[in-house]
Amino acid sequence: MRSGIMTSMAVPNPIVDTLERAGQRLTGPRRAVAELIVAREGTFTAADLVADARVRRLGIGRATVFRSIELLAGLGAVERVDLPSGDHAYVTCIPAHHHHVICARCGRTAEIGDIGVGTLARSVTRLTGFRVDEHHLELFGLCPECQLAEDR
Amino acid sequence: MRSGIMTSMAVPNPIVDTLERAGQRLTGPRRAVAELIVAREGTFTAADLVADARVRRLGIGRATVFRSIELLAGLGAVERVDLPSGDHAYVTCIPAHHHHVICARCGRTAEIGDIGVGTLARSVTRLTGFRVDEHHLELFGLCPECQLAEDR
DNA sequence: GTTTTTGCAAACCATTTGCAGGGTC
DNA sequence: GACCCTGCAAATGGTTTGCAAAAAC
Repeated sequence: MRSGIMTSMAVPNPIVDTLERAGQRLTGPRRAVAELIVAREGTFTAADLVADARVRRLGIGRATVFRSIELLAGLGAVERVDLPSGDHAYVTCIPAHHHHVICARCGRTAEIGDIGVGTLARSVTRLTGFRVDEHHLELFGLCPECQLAEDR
Repeated sequence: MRSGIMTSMAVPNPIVDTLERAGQRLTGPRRAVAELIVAREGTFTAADLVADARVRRLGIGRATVFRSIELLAGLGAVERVDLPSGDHAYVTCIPAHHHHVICARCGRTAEIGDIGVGTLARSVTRLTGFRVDEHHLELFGLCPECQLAEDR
């Protein structure tokens, strides 16, 4: 795959779009990080991106990768998830209320809309008296492909 | 060695029970950590316990605190939760399938049984084809007390 | 008595920060 | 041209590890 670093106007990059829409500066390094993220399917860690950048010899420093991820997380373009392993990873996502299912084998993810967690939160309030303001739901399992692979 | 300090055989400690049941060695430091955990209401971090131990002048090292927490997490006596702040904290819990609501203000928690996340997982499978094996649900909000405090 | 656990300190590793130079708007 | 962003390297802070002494079974 080519990435030509950042000349591909042809390939639409939703993350770059998010940056533009938010009025953030579209710098070379940010575009590059955006490309790296889009090039990855599934979850990725900061270290993954640093490694990717290194392999492709983009001269991007660790700090910039971390700062870009932070920026994107703030904009809701990526979301931090805590893997069962304890690692911090990120997933790209459309900025809307939703959740992810994460494949424990390949890291691929699927987005799912608000599947009734709100209702669930309401019943928690009824049961405990706690007011629920926020929630994190992460589902882990196997994607269809990896289920097949497992059966072999 | 036995930590003096908290010799209360009278106070039943569910965490100590868990250790015994699991056939783990009941060492002084482990008991002490168990006591510290029980003494805390709500979430706590490894650093909290280290500080507590220090204040009470139990001669317990950082490493031991981390190792004990790890052990207890493996046994399901405590569970790791990732706070919205990004910190890693732990909550004590009864080893059964359940979730927690965490007060964002005081850290107090309430346990809740399986409130239909299973059903929810099933519908995710239907929608995405992912097999769901595991899930993390954390709810954050305000406990009854802190709601009152806020209104003031 | 054998095996496991502990405390200490050093090692690690991921993430953050200070700062001078360079890029973006 | 002003201000923001970047890279580098050093600092940070949480967590882990190696090892000899001590405790548990």
